[in-house]
Amino acid sequence: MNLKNIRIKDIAKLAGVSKGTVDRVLHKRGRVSEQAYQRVMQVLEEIDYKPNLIARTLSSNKNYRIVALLPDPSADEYWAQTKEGIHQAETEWVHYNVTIEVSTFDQYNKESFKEKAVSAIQSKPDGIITAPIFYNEAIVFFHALKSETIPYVLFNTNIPEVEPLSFIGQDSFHSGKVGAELMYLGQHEGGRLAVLHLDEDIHNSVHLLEKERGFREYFQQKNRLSFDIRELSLRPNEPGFEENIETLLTDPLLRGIFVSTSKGTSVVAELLEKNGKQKIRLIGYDILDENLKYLRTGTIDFLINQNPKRQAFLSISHLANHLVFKKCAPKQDLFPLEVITQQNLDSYLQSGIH
Amino acid sequence: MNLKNIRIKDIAKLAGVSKGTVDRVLHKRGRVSEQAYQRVMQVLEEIDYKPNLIARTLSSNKNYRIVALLPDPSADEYWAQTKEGIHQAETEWVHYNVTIEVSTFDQYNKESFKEKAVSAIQSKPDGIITAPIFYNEAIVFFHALKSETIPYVLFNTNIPEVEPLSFIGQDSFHSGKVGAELMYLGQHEGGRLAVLHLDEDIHNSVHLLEKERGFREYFQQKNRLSFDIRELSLRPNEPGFEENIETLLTDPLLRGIFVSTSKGTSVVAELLEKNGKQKIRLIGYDILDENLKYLRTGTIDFLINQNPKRQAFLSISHLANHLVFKKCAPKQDLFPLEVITQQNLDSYLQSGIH
DNA sequence: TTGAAAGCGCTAACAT
DNA sequence: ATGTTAGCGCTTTCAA
Repeated sequence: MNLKNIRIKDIAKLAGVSKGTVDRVLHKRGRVSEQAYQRVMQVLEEIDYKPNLIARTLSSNKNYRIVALLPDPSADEYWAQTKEGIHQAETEWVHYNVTIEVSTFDQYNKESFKEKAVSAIQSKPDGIITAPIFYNEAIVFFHALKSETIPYVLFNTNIPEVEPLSFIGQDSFHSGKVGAELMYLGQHEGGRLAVLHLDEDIHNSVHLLEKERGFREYFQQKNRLSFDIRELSLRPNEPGFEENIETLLTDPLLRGIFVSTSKGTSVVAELLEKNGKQKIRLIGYDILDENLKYLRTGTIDFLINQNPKRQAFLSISHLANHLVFKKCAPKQDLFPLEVITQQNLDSYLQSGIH
Repeated sequence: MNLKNIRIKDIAKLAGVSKGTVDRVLHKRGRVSEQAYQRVMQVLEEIDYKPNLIARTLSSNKNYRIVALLPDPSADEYWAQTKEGIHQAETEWVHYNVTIEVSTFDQYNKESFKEKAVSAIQSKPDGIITAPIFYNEAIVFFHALKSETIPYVLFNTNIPEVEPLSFIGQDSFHSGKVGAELMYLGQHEGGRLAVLHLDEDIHNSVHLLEKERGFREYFQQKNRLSFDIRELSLRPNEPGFEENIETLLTDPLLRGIFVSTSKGTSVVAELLEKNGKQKIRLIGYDILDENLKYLRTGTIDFLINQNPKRQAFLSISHLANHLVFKKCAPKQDLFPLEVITQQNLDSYLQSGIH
């Protein structure tokens, strides 16, 4: 109360120059004499100037446009949750003149991604967030963004080498280790375990393989070698898909299944129930309606929550903070690896974005 | 872009009055003729006016003072984390002229609480957040706050009947159920289980008893009656405390211990190690340094994360949003019941407040 | 009861 | 290169 914040006006007075000059120094706009520059800098070093961000945003009256490029959420609950997070972020940032355009592509079609990526760039947004599920195509995209100096934030899938402003999501390797830990819990006699990748395009999805690597690493590290770990990569729409899994289930030594994708988890659960094999431990990903059904019946034992909603929410927040307030975003914002069980599920469902 | 937000100026023009009149109507300040009032209201009903909050805070230039009343954090890691959350919130809200005064009391001394509570009220803050660990004293305090119309937010411990602006924290009953679930995991043969309340003043702490109720409920609901559940309430500073617990440990049927407090968890872990009883399952609360030590050695099997930092952070946020932006806070913000294991621990340590 | 006007702190256009 | 000034949208004071 007694010591009010220092304003540009005050700095100007202290340095014996005008507000305009101080502003030019602060924003490195040039057109300032060496002498004036020094005088202002000296004052700035002595005091701790903190610009009033409220005044700045009101005054500058800039609009920021962010494009969010993600898989079509209309038929996919995981990406629908992502979209929710984006909308929630939008309502918070609308006050700061941040608008968000959601652009969606077909998650099974690389061409569709490329197409939307191109138009995203052409619309010259102030920033982009995206889930780069197609590795090769994404690389090209980010290269273009970099040369246009459009900042981009990645979520869900990390591609460190493209040096995004920020990556938001989980560490897939450790995620796999958590899966393994939950698999081992109270089940120590050994046997066979299966890692299932149920996706269209496994080899383009590094993070699924990372989960598997983490899963295996856990058992190796702990020298729990009485477990034999099999890997199976299947496309859920392929003919013979169900038979393939059912063959796996006939193995009397099979103790557990770790599914690396959220949609795949309930597919396997259904087959377990159909074949009366609920006792085989099943661990998968995410709070999707289908998964919850089987978590509640006990066929799914644990879910690891990737929290797509929060991923999207924070992606927008970090980017908007960067644009509006010039705050530097963290290189990575790695989420906790949340374990969902029958008993704590409801507490997750009722809690908002945190 | 083409359709800019409607300003007070625009409303004034549409209604054929001045900005001042519109403002008086919007804020119900009176001093407006019936005629002018009607004209403004009519315009307001037709359009969707959303005040520019940025302009409002810049203009009104109000200062808000929040008092945070909590147990002394200097010798207690749990409350230290709480304080951290408050500071983090402070840096976010300082832009909106929100200042926070932390007032601490002795968590083992009700008089100390009463004293600090009185001076908090006397300082006439714009709002208060507190962890009401002394039930009876808190009731009196909130009654006084209500009559002074000072809004208050509760965290950590809920007292629904005092009707706070908001409660932030966990549902203790379900928290106990999660504890029970983790206790039962892969340990189905039955035996003896102990619920330990290691606190100074158990009967003033409803939420500890709620945890126990949840814990018991789980086993009853599931008809897992082969478990015999004992309850033990002890003060850690009392003579004979260790002996009491060590007697408990000699029971050959003892399968697990559920500790309802965060500090108590590591105390029990130490005794388990000392007596070579690490195989007894131990479940407790919170990511405190001492607890982590034993989680890493495996003596503590699971921790349930109450997230004191986030509790404090959100308490401030909800209250500040209420004061600054007139946003209505949720009656309750119940946190997810996070399960911490050896493998997901690091992911929790490295992630910030979300 | 009403309107006009100053000002919150900062930005940016405009003279000089 | 520098200082002055007119806003951003809202609040609040003051005169009418």
